[in-house]
Amino acid sequence: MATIKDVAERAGVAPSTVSYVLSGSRKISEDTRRAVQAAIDELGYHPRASARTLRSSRTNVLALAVPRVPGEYRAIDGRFAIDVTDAARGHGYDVLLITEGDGAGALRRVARSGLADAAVLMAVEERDPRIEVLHELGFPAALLGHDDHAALPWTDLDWEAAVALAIRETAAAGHRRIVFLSSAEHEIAARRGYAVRGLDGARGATAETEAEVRVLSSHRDPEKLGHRLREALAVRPAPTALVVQDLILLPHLLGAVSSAGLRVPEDLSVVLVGSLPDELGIRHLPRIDLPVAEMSTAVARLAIDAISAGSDGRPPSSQKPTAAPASTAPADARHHLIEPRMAGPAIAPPPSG
Amino acid sequence: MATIKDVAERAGVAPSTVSYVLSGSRKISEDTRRAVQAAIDELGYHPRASARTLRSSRTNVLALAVPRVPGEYRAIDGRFAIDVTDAARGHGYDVLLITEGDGAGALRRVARSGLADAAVLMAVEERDPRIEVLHELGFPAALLGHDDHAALPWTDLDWEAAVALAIRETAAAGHRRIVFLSSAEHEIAARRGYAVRGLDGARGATAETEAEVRVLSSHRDPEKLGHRLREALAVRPAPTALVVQDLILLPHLLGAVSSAGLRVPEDLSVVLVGSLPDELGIRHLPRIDLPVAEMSTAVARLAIDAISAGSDGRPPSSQKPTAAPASTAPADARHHLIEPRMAGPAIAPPPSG
DNA sequence: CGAATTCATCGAATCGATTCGATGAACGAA
DNA sequence: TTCGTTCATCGAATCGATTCGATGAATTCG
Repeated sequence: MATIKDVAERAGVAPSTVSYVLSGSRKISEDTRRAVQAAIDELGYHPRASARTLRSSRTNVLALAVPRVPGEYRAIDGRFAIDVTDAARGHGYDVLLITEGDGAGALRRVARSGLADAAVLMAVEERDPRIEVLHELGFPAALLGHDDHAALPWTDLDWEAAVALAIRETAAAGHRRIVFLSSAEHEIAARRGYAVRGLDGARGATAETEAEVRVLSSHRDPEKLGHRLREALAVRPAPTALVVQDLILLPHLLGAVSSAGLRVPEDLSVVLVGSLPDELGIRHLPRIDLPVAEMSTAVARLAIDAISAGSDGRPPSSQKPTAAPASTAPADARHHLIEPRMAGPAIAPPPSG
Repeated sequence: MATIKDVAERAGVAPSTVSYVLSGSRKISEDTRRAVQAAIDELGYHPRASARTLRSSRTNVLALAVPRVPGEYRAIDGRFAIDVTDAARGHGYDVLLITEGDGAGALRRVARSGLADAAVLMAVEERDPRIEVLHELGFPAALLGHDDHAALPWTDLDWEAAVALAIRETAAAGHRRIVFLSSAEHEIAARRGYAVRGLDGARGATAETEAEVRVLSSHRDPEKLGHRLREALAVRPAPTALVVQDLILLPHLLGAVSSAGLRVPEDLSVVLVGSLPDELGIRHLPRIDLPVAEMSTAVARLAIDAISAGSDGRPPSSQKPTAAPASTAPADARHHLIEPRMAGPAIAPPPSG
């Protein structure tokens, strides 16, 4: 492999000159620049990342901490991983994957060995031990999802607004008896952010609409879920719409609906909140997708901003040059609550029976 | 951050001594070792990866090239990414994610900047431009999936055996009229390995069983697929089993079956070949899963072996100490064709009608 | 024409860990 | 006592790129 010295020799200049040509940080005569460029092309030279890093203590790498619930794998996490990587590349960063069960230990290892400049944490939970490590090491990071305590930049879908929007739109389509299938019981018990906020959204929307909204909590056991659902659909007068936040068992759920003799959307409108693997091929239902690309872009940006923010703890003054100086405190640029949007076909009206 | 020099000072020794304590490559007195270890603990010292890499030109990082079909994301790829990363960690390697559309360019960049020691390529296709780059740079690599031309180590499920096994087992369960839904037309036209080999397997199994096997090619368009399927199920006497290799549209497929008035498995046994996201919750069908963990372990191992193999192009003499010397040539240890296995419930017998 | 500037480029130090030969102390043998 | 080993540790060179003065040539100005 060619080094900067080889290039310098071939071009008949000093290594430092080659470096200046590459970085543009000093003026170089056109002749020299051409000679150096030619030598670079002929030798196929590319600077060694390790040497750069050693000198600058910048790796241009982000560590991406993937959540690991043993024996479980959520397809959406893979999507986030890929989208975050794409976004990071857009800023000149590569991504190192952290999948160890002991995420805290792995983060410590990566941070202390200087393998990355910052971390992106996926699916953060309350009292997440990884956050502790980040603080202890003063390692820059950003979170996908949030809990209100973490003093770190984060981005998240506004689940409260998302569920509220789904219910409002369903009511606006004419439905008067709506069932909201929330997150699973164990998620609510664990007070997961999306679960709690989803319920809040349902409550809020219920208060401001004329429709009657029945809240039903989901269950990880397909049998239990099916049972609850059939029961909820059997009440009379029958509900005409089902807003679903727990999508994991959607195929089972649709199966249960269909075996109850109900056609979608003729007899029952089904509206989804959240995301599923494309493979499910469920593109025919009205829904609020999890804006994976948008969130990934935001979190990559936040993590990278956190690097230059460094010890002063605030993001670098990016675009906005002059905000109103003495006005109210500006929204914290480190928190990106993403606004939900409807996707897919329009919500069908209720059966005119 | 503490450096080896800080540790040395605190312990009252030379930096080289600290290094020897860490590596164990020279004998160190017990007293010195303890003093050094104490200094390391107190300072929370961890060697800088970049300095190590610069000296040794070893990164202990694998580059994982994820396939990118624009606008498409297959959940199974994320699983592979995670499992490969786990396997690599087991050997002391981290994983750098490569997701760029221009996979060849990205690999070139990563290889030439010395960010990784080897690459793992997922979902390799014929005449894959990435392979060209690897050869050009002499960069060690291993492949997930294969095409017969690539002169690189690879691992893959034996799709031919997998489909053959599925059909044989279905026949063994008593079915006499079986429909095999192969890969989608466009995949067969592109001569994708799994598609072609699946068909071969179906042909082979057909020849050696008494059952009548009708081969039906799938289609990426759900409508077309549904049409074909209904047609195939409408022939009389009716087929009693459906072996499916194209799982992408499985929910649609099951929908079509159910809307044809057929219950699974009472009226029609459905047997799957390949893998789906867990979210589908389709654990109730007999199937041959893609052995993701096994393949990931194998490919990580192959890639790492390829590093030490280096320029001589052969894997290091790993476990096997003495093979029969003058016997027939041993199976190429660089190719791991993985044997299929049935999973899930037993295949139901055909309806006794 | 000589002094003052500007300009392009060079040389050397630096980042942090590893590794080889050198060094000196301790010990055994003659 | 003296020479030859052995043993533990030290010092210096090295990996490759960056960056800050230093240097000398070219240019400008009085």
